[in-house]
Amino acid sequence: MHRGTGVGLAYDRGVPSTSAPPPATRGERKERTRRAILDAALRLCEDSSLVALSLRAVAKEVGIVPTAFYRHFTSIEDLGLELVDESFESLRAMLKEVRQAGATSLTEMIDGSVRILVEHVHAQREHFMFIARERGAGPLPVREAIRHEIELCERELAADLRRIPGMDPWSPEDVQVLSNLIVMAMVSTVESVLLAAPGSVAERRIAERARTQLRMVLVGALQWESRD
Amino acid sequence: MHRGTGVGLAYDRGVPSTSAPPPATRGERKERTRRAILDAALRLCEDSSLVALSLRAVAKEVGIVPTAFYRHFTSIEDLGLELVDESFESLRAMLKEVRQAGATSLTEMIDGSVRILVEHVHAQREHFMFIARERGAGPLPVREAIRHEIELCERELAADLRRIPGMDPWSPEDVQVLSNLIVMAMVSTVESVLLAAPGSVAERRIAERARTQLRMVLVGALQWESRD
DNA sequence: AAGTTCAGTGAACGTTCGTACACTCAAACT
DNA sequence: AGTTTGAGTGTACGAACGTTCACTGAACTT
Repeated sequence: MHRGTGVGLAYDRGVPSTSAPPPATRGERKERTRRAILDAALRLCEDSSLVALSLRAVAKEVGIVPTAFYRHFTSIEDLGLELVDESFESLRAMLKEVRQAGATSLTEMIDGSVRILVEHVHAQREHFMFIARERGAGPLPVREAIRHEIELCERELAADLRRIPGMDPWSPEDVQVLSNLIVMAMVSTVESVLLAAPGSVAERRIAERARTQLRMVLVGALQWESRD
Repeated sequence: MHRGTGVGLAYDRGVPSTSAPPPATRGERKERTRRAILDAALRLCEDSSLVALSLRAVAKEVGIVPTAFYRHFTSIEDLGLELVDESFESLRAMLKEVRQAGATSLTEMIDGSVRILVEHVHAQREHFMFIARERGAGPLPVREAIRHEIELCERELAADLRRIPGMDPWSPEDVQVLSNLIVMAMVSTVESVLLAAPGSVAERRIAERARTQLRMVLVGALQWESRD
């Protein structure tokens, strides 16, 4: 029984047109299926890992035949690299938001950053989960892509840190080291938040812990350097 | 062609007895195979992950038939939990060594700790690699076991921190938060060291970075608290 | 010496996997 | 109107998977 268009066909059944517009152009249909594949992979990665994810399982989740997968990606690894790009695109949006928050004090900046971070982990839970998973266990090219992106974040943060009053006397190397520390602390905070139930007390304690740690590092380190 | 004892038989071939003593008792033979399985799994995990590791691949690596695996472990996950125990046993030995180093100053303590850490990552490379991998991507029980062990390390470190002169006025909660920060920084340091070539400049820079970070956190945080 | 135990064997099972191939048929193009 | 294109289909294949089962034979127990 030939049904024609996989994902797309879902829109051809049931109520005629009120629930969702039937995709018109061929490009639209393709993009829709591509998205469905990416979403399905992201969903299936919640409790597995790319390296244990089968092309067939993704296809089944999407509702297409396995071979149709190849129309969009050459392999699971290829799909993974796309998900990395996508995840960090959303993460960059978050960092931009953090920067635009325009805090007047260090405490304000820290509180705002942590708040935005936790919010984004909820909003983009699947993306963060994917990155946290594949960062250490994904296919080598995926791991490298993630490491590269995090390194970029580290450098961007370092540039931001240099603009903080009181950081002027720091050497670029030390700022970079500080940035690395902060990024790693935030990575581990994200991992903790992902484990906690959204809105739970556990989560609030994790956020509070992150704020305290940032204060320890920033306020503390600022004084430490000025002591020398 | 029946060969009898898998791994054990390897010792029955070649030069009679000079290279390795043929295992005598049945318990010895079993233990030897068990070790071989654990080692093989550890080796195969260097570039995969437990969730993508097949019982058959392990058996082949060991040189036994797949079904013989069940004489030692009920599943790959079971094997994984054993590896977690084993890994943290060696890590605990390291922490003990760090504590016994008996440093007189904070700088001395930091330098000694980082040195011992890097040494142990080399000596137990496969174990650390395994933990770093499975920490985020292993089967759920394995992830939980690792998380629990790291939490224990965190608490032990917190107890040690409280003994540092100058930490007396700190609340137990803040010490715990500080400990979490340090442990997470060390976890990420280990991950970096695992990526660097042993003895390379990159590795020395990572060690130097870890020292600087510990100094920032410890010296800095000590002053921060006393300021309030 | 006879009997028991059990780590390791080997064949066989039902699944699932990635991938090759020939196909269809509506949208897009000429 | 006729042709081309290409996303999705259906079948088929060999390989690898976890697990079952009855087995063997050296190490042990009695």
